[in-house]
Amino acid sequence: MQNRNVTIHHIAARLNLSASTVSRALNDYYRISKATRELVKTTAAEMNYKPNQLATSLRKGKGNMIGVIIPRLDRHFFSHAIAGMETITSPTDYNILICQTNEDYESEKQSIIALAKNRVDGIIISVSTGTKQYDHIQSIINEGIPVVMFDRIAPVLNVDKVLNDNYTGAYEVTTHLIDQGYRKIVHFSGPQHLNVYSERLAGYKKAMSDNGLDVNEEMIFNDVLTRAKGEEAANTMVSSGNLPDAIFSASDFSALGALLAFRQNNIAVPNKIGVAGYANEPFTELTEPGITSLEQFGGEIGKSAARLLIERIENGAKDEVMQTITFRPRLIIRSSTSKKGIMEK
Amino acid sequence: MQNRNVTIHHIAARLNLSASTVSRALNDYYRISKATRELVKTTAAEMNYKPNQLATSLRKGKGNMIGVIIPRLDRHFFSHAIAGMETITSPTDYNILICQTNEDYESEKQSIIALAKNRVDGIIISVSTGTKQYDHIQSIINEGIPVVMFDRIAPVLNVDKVLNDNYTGAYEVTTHLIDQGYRKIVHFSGPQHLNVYSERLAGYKKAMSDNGLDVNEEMIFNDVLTRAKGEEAANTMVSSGNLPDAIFSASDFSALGALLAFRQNNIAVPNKIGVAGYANEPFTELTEPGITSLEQFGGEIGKSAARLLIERIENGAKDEVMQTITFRPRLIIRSSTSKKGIMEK
DNA sequence: TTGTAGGCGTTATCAA
DNA sequence: TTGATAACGCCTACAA
Repeated sequence: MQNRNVTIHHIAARLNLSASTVSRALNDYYRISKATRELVKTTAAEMNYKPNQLATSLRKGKGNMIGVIIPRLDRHFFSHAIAGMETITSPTDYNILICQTNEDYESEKQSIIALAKNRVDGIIISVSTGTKQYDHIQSIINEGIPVVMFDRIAPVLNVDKVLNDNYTGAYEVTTHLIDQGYRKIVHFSGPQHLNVYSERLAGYKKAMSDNGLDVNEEMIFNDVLTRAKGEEAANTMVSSGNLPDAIFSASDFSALGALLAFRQNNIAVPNKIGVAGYANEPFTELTEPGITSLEQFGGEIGKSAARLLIERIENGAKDEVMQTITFRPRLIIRSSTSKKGIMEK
Repeated sequence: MQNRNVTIHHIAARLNLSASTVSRALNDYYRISKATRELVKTTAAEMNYKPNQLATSLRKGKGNMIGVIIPRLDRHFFSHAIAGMETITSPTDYNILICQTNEDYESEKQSIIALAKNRVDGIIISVSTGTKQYDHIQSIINEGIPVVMFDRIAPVLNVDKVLNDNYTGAYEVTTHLIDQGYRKIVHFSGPQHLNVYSERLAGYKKAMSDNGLDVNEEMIFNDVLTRAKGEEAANTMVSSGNLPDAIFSASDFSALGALLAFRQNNIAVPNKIGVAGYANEPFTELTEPGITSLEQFGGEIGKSAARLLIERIENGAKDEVMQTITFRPRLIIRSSTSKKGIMEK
């Protein structure tokens, strides 16, 4: 254990220079003799000097830190979004501070406070299921901290946004189901205060009505997003003897649950019933049959969010006009809906 | 946009107090009048004061920040490890700064430097595949920053460690394969400089020799960890006509690749050939047949790592004796190895 | 080209 | 119980 704290003063003392000269040399300040600069730099390296980012940030009023708040790390979409953000930030001086809320509002609120205390330069957020009000987010916006929302957003907030086109995705998959000959198609949905679920529901309804198919309330299952809930819902259908032609689930997990339940009850997918999910979780490709789903390009969305935020941080809110970037998901057709025998290759 | 920067001085001015009194009131310093304390606190809340963590950290020489460096976020084991760490830190004042290396040594080095600059109080790390030397880690240890390694560790470093018992896990699954009647069992392995792969290889070899079975070099496949590599290896076996009885892969992904390749070639798993993986990725349960694997309890390992680190941060390195905590993985037997018909329930 | 001085927001020490 | 002062490490006018 040698030197937890080498400062510019130590370097200055060693070289009989002032701390400011050292600082300038290290930061390639424009008027400094080449000799001094090199001397300082090699000495700093020798002494294993590491600038104290805390002090720099305090002094500059800017920490080169971006806070990211997401519901869960272990989701295909979110983990790829983070990877995307990192590809943007890693060539820069920005670091990313990740907070996971586990879908809990209180945790989300605490994360925001923690990020604010740490004086992050900006925040990228996708809200949790438990979040039904946005005061905590509005509050940091009011403090002048740039915010970019992605995927699960709050329409009322005036911030930059990066979205998935859930409406179109849902419309496409529903249309696909209809094309395959399914008529009575039910929908597994989630909390309607989250845009992603209300938009998917709307896209589903529109596709149905555009094709002259009725949708009644009994065809819409709320809060069926997990594997367990999907299984439960499917089992209920089976035991009631009232099977629909197909299920379009807003979640791959509940689609999986339903698929497994049908398999256990010897109900053939896709021939007897079709099953489609959303988000293209890795497992959708591996089940038997594979589950039709929508790929959301998390990586691209993460990149866009990071770019927007950095732009906003560096150019200030000069430009009060906020942007919304929307990505169109891609329908991935697999066997679980291929009644006509159009199989995935 | 109101007040990006309310400081204790603003509060002090408003109340005709000194900044130190405000500071003491906010921090529940023991000798302060109840009246002032309450007054200060309500005023601070009114003014939407948020302590500047940067300043506090600089002053205290401690940032309440823990750095976590992992190869990838999108792995079952690592995402659960992080969730485990968060359950430990979230009731405390510690925040977690996550860095993903994407298995790249340079990125790992940069992450460590960034964390050091940000004066994290300690670092939890699992090294990347690309890491073959540990100077960068030794260097921060030398600076007195507590380090805890987990899963993929460097045996030479004198730090606290939290491990998976890869040797026993590999021994158990190999023994299981032998019990099922498989004799010629090959092994898909990874870079031997990573403890996890060399230990799994060792456990495999020991189980084989304990059962009087030979292992020659041709039975050990190096660098077969991805789905693509697994498929490739399996296809080579098929086309050469030289099939083993079973494959024990150190990675679920290459096990998956092999499984799919066999399926495509109409080679029956588990009857013609058995397949087992490692890490119990979610998909192992969902393939047809399900893939036998080893669950590693990432959550518990993350918790232990976080506990050890916080302990070390707060009690200093007073106690120079380092701990190693080892978790025994659990063998999850699924259909891909159940030749005898002992199916998963 | 380099040095001096002051301050970023906080807390700890000393004095009142 | 409270206030004045200095310092954490760095950067940046201003001065030399």
